[in-house]
Order: sequence, then C-alpha cells, then structure tokens
Amino acid sequence: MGSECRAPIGQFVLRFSFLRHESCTVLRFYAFGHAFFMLTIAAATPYNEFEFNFKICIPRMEDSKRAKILEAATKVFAKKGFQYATIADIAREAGISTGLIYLYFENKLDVLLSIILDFLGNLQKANREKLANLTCPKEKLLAILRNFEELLMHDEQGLYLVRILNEALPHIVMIKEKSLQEKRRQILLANRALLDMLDTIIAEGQHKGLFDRSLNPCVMRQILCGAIERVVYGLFYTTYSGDDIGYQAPDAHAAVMRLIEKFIQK
Amino acid sequence: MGSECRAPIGQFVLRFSFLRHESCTVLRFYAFGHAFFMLTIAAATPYNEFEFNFKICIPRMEDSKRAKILEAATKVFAKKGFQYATIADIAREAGISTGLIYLYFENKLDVLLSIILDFLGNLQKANREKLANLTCPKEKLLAILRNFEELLMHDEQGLYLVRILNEALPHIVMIKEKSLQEKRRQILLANRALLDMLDTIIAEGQHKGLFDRSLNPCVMRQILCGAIERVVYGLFYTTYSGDDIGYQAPDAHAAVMRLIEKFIQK
Amino acid sequence: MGSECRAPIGQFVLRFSFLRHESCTVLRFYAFGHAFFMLTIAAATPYNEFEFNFKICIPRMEDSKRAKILEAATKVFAKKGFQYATIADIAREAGISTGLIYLYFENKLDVLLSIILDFLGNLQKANREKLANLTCPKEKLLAILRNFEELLMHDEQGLYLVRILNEALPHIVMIKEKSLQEKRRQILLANRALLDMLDTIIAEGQHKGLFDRSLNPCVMRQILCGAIERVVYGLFYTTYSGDDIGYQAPDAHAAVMRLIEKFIQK
Amino acid sequence: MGSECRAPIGQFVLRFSFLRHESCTVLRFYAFGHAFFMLTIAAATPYNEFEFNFKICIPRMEDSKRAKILEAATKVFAKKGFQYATIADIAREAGISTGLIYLYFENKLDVLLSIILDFLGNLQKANREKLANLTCPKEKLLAILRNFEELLMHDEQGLYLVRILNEALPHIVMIKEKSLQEKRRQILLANRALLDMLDTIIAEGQHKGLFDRSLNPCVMRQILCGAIERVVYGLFYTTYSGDDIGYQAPDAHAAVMRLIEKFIQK
DNA sequence: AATGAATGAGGCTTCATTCAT
DNA sequence: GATGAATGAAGCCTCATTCAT
Repeated sequence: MGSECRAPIGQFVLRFSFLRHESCTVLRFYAFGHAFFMLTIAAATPYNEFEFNFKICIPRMEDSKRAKILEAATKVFAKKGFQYATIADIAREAGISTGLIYLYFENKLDVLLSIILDFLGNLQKANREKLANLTCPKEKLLAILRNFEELLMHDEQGLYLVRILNEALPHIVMIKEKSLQEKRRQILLANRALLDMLDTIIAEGQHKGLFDRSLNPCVMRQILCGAIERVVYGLFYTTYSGDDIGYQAPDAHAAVMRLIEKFIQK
Repeated sequence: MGSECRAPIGQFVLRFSFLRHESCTVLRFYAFGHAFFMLTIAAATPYNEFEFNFKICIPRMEDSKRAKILEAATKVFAKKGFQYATIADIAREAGISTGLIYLYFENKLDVLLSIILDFLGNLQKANREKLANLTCPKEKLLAILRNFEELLMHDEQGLYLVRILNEALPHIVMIKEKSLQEKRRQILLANRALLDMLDTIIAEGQHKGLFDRSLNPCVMRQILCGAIERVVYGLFYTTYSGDDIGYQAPDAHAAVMRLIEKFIQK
Repeated sequence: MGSECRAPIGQFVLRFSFLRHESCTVLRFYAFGHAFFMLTIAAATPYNEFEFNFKICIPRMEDSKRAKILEAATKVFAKKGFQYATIADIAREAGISTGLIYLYFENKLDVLLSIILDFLGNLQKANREKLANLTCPKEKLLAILRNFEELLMHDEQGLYLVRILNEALPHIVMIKEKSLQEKRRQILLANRALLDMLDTIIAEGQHKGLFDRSLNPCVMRQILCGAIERVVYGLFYTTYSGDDIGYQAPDAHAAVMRLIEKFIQK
Repeated sequence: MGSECRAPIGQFVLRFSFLRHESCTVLRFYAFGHAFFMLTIAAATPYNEFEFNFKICIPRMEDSKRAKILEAATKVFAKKGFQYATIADIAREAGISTGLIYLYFENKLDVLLSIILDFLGNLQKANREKLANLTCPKEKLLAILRNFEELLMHDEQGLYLVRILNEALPHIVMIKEKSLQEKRRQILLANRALLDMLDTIIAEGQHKGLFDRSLNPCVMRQILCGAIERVVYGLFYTTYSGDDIGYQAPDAHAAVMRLIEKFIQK
C-alpha cells in the first residue's frame, strides 16, 4: 500500500489507503477493516478531465498475496489476452505494485503457467476424490466431465479460465525459457494424464460393451471436451461482451449431460 | 443515353460507363468487371456547385499480392499466435518487405480481420450453394456442418484457420480502432448470420419432430461447432507440434458425422 | 471541524486536510504544498452511494526530472529543429533512458507544448508582477517588451526558446491528438492573452494621445515582437552556427529600446 | 496522367483524367481544356465511408512540370512543415506521381532548396532592376524592403514562402549531403549578399548623415526584415488557420512603410 | 516485504527513394 | 517521360523487468 491514514468521519473512523500507478491512482477507503469503496482515478494528466471507476467492495480478509495476484491475472488475461495484458494491469487489478509480482513469480509467463497448473491441480484433485469409489466406466466418465464442467462454470474465475486455457495451451509447447521448463513439463504431464485417463475410461467402456465401439476413443474425448469448453465459452462471452448467446448455465449443463449420454452409447 | 469507354490505369484497364438521365448523370467506373465506383452528378451546370452521390465497390490493387500476404499471415498467426506474430514474420513468410503489407492492409489487426472475413465469406458462399436445393432440416444441417468441416480439414490453410478463429474471435469484440470498425461489424454480422442459420434449422427440425426437442438450439449449435473445431484443432496440433493426438483425419470425419446423427436425433 | 494528516507516498510526503461541513465532507490532498486533489463527499452514509466532486491540481512526480527533460529537450529542439530531434537525442542530452520520457510526457509533441507552456507561464507571471504598479501605457508597453526580451536574452535557454517558438507556433494550431487538445487550448489562450494585453495597451496609448494613432495596434504589436524575436534569433544563430551576425547582445538591447521609442511615438 | 477519356456531357465535351495515389484517388474533369473540377477521394478503404475534397480550378496551361512541382511543394511545406510533408503529399497536390519528382529533383531536400533559391533569385533580380537608377540610400533601402514585402505579400505563394523561409533557413547550414553542397553554397551566398547589401546601404546612409547613427546597421537590418516577415506571417496565419490576426494586407503595408521611415531616421 | 521510477530491447509503422514497366 | 508498387532504414512508443529505497 502506498500509504495509510486515519481520519474521523461521522461516527466511525475512516481509514484509507492510497496507491499511485503509472496510469491511474487508486484510493481505498476502509471502514471497520473492510474496504469501503475503491476509487480509481485514471489518466492522471494534469489540468485535464478524468475518468473514475468506482468499486464498492468488501474483500476477503485472508487473501494471501500470491492468490490475489493469480486471481487478478486470471481476470486480466481473460479480458485482454495474455500478450496485451500488462504487468501494470495485473498489479492495478490486484491493488499492489508491479515490482511485487516479481517477488512471487519469475515473470509474466510464469504467472500464466501458475494459473493453469493450479487449475489442472484442482481438477486432478477433484477427479481423484470422485473416482475413488467408482468402478463403472460410464460413471467415471460422467464424474470427470462433470468436475471439468463444474470448475469452469462454478464462478467468474472459471469462465475466465476457459478463455485462458483456449489461448494458452498452444503456447506452452513452445516455451524455451530454461527456468520455466519444470513448470512446462508439469503442465504437459498433468494435461496428458487427464487425457489418458479419459481415453482409458472410454476404451474400457468400449471393451466392456458399454460404449459405442465404432469410434476412436481419442476423437470421442476430444469431442466431449471441446463441446464442454465451447458451451462454457459461450457463457463467458455473454458476461464479457454483453451479447446474448441464446442460452443460460442450466441449458448448458442439461445439453452437456445429454451429449455425453447420447454420444458414448452404443 | 449511355456510352462506354476504356482507359488504362496503372497496370489494369479502367472501363467506365456513362449514363445521362433527365435530372442527373451517372458515371460508373469498372476494374476487373467490378463497379469500381459510381458517381452521380445531380445538376450538371458547369462551373457551379454540384451534388454527388458515390457508391464505392472494390478499390484494390493486385489481388494476387494481397492473397499472398493473407496466406503467409494465416500460417504465421497459426504457428505463433496472433499476438506473437510480427509483421516482419509475415513479410518474411510472404517473401516481401514489411512496408508492403501496409500498402494492402491498415495494420496487423486488419490482416487478421481480412483472413477471417475471407473465410466467413467462403463459408457463406459454400452454404448458399449447397442449401439451394435442400429442404429437409437434417440435410441442411449436415450440409452446413460438412462445409465447415471441409473448409477446415481440406488443406493446411484450413487447419491454420481453426487455430486462428479460436484465438481471434474474443479479440474482435474488443476492437476500438475507428478504421477497423466496419470490418469488425461485417465479421460479427457474418458470424451472427451463420449462427442464426444453424439455430433456425435446428429449431425447424425440432418443430417438425425430426430433432431432439428437449435442448436449446443455441446450445446444440454451440456443441456441434465446438466439437468440430476441437477435433480439427487436434489435427492441427499434431502436424504443428509433432505430438501424436491419437487419431487421423478419417477418424475425425467419422466421429463428427456420428456425433451429428446421434446428438440431434430424438 | 478540520484536521490534517501526513502519509508517505512514493518518495514524497502526502499531506491532506479534512473538513466536515453540514452537508458534505471535503478532503484535500497535498503534495509539495500544492493541493493535489480535492474530494467532496456529499452524503456520507456508509455502504451507500456517494456524490463526489473532484478538483485536481498537480498530480506529478519528481519535478526535477521533469525539468531536466524539458531543459534537454529545449536544447535539442533548438539545435536540430523539432522535427529532426529524436526522443533518443533528448534522452541522451538529459542523461536518461528513452522510456522515462514517456513517464513524464505523452509523446514528443507533449514535450514541445510543455516547454512553450512553461515559457508563456513565466512570461505571464513576470508581466503580472511588473504591471502591478504601472499606469502609464508607455511604461506598461516597455515593461512587457523588456520582460520578453529579458527572458529570451537572459541565458542560453532563452536563445533556444526563440528558435523553438518560431518553429513551433505554426504546428500548434494543427494538433489533432485528443490527449493534447487541452494543452493546445491553454497555449493558444495564453498567447492570445499576451497579444490582447499588448493590443489593449497600444490602443490605450493611442487613445490618450501618447502613441502614433495612424497605425493598427495589432500590426504595431506584431512589428515590435517580430523585431525583438528576430534580433534575439540573430544572437542564437551566432552562438549556434559560429557565423558572425555582426552585433552583440548590448547592440541588440539598445536597438530594441530605440525601436520601441521611435516606432510608437506620434 | 493516369488515364484520359472523353465523353459527351450536355452541350460540350467532358474530358477527365484519373489518377490513383496510395491514399487517395484524384479525378480531374476538363471542359474546353480547362480543369473543370478536381475530385480527391481520400481513404480508399473498400466498403467504407469516404472523405472528399473538391477543388474547382482553372489551372494555367503552360505549367512546366518543374514549376508545378515547386508550386505544389511550397504549399505543402508551408502547411505541414518540411519534415511532415511527404513526397506523396507533394505529388498529390501537383497531380503527378511520386516517382516523377525524382526526375526533376535529387531528393526532398533538393525541392526545398530549389524553392528558396528561386525566391532569392527573384528577389535579387527585382533588386537589381530597382536599384539600377537609384542613388539615395533611403530610396535604395525602401526599394529593397518593398521588393521583399511585395514578393511575400503578392499572392498565396508569397505567404507560404514566409513560413518556409522561417523554418528552413536554420537547417540549411546543417546540410551535409555532398550532392546538395553547391545549392547550399548558392543559397548562403545569395542570402549573405542580400544582407550585405542592406548593411552597406544603411552604413552609407549613416555615413551621409541621413540615418540614425547610434545603432549597429546589422541590428537595424535585422529589425526591419524581422518586422516585415512577422507582419506577413500574420497574414499567412490568418488565411491558414482561419483565426483573425486583427489586420489586413493594407494595414500591414502602411505599418511597414511607417516603420522604415521612423526607425532609420535620425 | 513492498514500492514504483528507471531501463532498453523490440515491435509497429512511416515514408524517402528506387526501379521494373 | 511517367508511373506507382516495392523496399527497408529509422523513428516512436510500449512494457517486461530491475533495483535503489
């Protein structure tokens, strides 16, 4: 925080923090420890007209810095695209300074990789929990795909992730930076593990005579994942651009469930 | 009264037609058979003020060079991603100088929009041709989706397009540049027209009792398109990264056909 | 009720004052004694909507760095001409990196405008001080023109300014950039104010029968200013090109004084 | 010309020429050999809105190409400034192609030098003619300054020249290009000759007891020339920016005459 | 731990100049 | 003589990253 200060206002104490970025100034007013409202003054050209953005917000208290940065970055990457999102954007969104990001991450790409790795980790964890008690291939398949769907549709952050995954995965293969090779390897491994798990379950289902045997399991998996992502992407697009995509989250869920059922059956 | 006349302009012949009406005079200028622009002179009093109405159609230079640039850009955008592709990359790939690109396009974004607009135009054209003789919703749906699939799987350029469409569409909404607004509008319109066409056909099929009535047509369309794109994307990914995706073009085609059949049925 | 408070912000101390009126609360933020901005909160109900009135005064960072850049730019612009001066030249002259200039100014044109605006501001200030105690038109005219002459002949920077003003003023009218419109307006206003002041004094002198009545005040002013600028320009040219212009600063001053006396008299 | 073509319109034959530039298209319509009107279509972006500039003009018939280019360049340099004027601008204004300029001139700087050299040549010629029969220093001085004034105030081109001279002279000293050294030398010589002539006449007048002896002749010359240029510049500024400068050509002339008379007298 | 001023490499874009036609 | 497509050097500007505080 740039600075803090207390001043009595009305019947309670008003505390505020003050943060100057390159292109804007952020003031946060707190009452009772909660951020009371946030005032962003953009375009600090002297003697000029200004643009203000207000955000009345009561933030989570226990936000560790790392999580805060990742959350902000997810939003910014999704809205602007990785390349066009700047470190300054992320810092502004997170309410911190640009330098601090480099205390928690190697560089911008590392932030992106960390978002993806966190997501894949969460997905793996959820899958492990759900699959523990299941034996039927159909139930297993459903469980995994529902986990995928839920993580993406659960909240705004999930919608952002669809956009990010879509954009980022092709790049990950290309990463050359030595210091990020380990993270790159982990992501590719986790991703591959996920796909293999799906392929194996589909093959198992085909083998047991439960699923349609005429199709290549890999294509089937690709279709199922692609359909889910696309459907969720539509939801992201709606919230993001304001255009009506023609359906809501429940429609999306129903359709995905129906797709799985119909498509894998004999 | 009408007359025609040819005059050499640059490297191609300019042809124009001349037509005098009672109250105005119309000049039409043609290049390559296209009406280049149309000039209506309302009150032909010499040395006086005039009223003009223009209608411009196709003022562009060598189409082959333009196509060459677009082809190179498609490849580069697909391989590096739009954000990481530089103008120098495109020029190198096309075998021309960087400056020349700015003779044919406004800037990098304009190149991207042109690629997409050309693709959507081709798709629309192919759809119009195929749909002319069809009445059955199922046949219509199949025709459109096969057009889509064929354009994308037909050759390398098609595979590149999947990657580009995937990455670019979110950006298009964000375009603020004044000079690109018209192209942005056209793309969004063409895209919307395509989606509406699909939605209408699906709704028609549902109404006639041919398709599954329980699902929202927009979601169904989203799933079908998403699945096709994802499957084709897998093929691109294989050729591009060298990783085996686990299936080939024929598998992909078979699966898509089967998906359509199964998913839309009652 | 009022209170004051200090909080460190970046490298300087932020001071603010706090004032509660019956219907609103006013916060004033100061840096270096300047009111940084003023925030009026109309209805201080917590967690509710607010009404704010802002008045921004001087949001800028280190003034010394800004001045350093302007000084370097003045020199470079004068020696190379605005058009041929590069940002790299200015940065080199100021002993900083190119990027830093963009932290203090919008772009190259903004640097130029800032130089001119600063000069006009100094001139206005000097005029205000000198004119405070004068009533005689002749004395007033002399005071203003001597201020002008002194600011330009005082030191090297003054000589540079002649060259810059000469070159820049035609450009200022042409500025289209939205972000520079405000500065453009201010310069034109300040310039106009200066000319109007001169014209008014000349007209007053004519009216009182002190000055030559046969001539248009605007032309007279133009001649006086043009003569001064040209004479000073000669001095700049000498130091800059090494060519002997044939006179020195004292000659210049004597001639200007004599010109004023002779030219305005009846 | 790009192309020519004839078509009967009303009771007389309409001939038109057609010229495509990079950023605009120029049509010229002729009647009876005169350019009837000129239509400039800017921003030839396909499918887009256009900007039109009309110019109804009846050009001189015997325009040699070289003179045409210089005339166009004078206008463009004056309006945009040398650096920001492009060869394409000049070609467009002259109604020719960019390449043709390089058939008549070495490069852009050569065009500028040629404009100035032509002007100085005209001035020298006019001075030689006028001075032939004069012996009185006062008459000689008046004759030279009136020549200067007349050439600059005579027409639009003269006004443009004030602006160009103002901007260009400081640069001429800096020219390093080998191929332009000769022209540079000529300009500096002609300029020096002009100034020397003035200085000599003033000194002569002082010596003969006709002029004020208390001032340095060089400063006096500088003041007289500076005043004239500034006054004429005001007229240019008015026509160019549309702002009212507060006086007209006759006011300017009267004031200049009066200045000379008053300033040089004892 | 946190800040944000400072750096400078690298991309986009313009435009003087060339040259095949 | 005349054209204008093509070239590519050079400048502006952005922004990831560093580092003194």
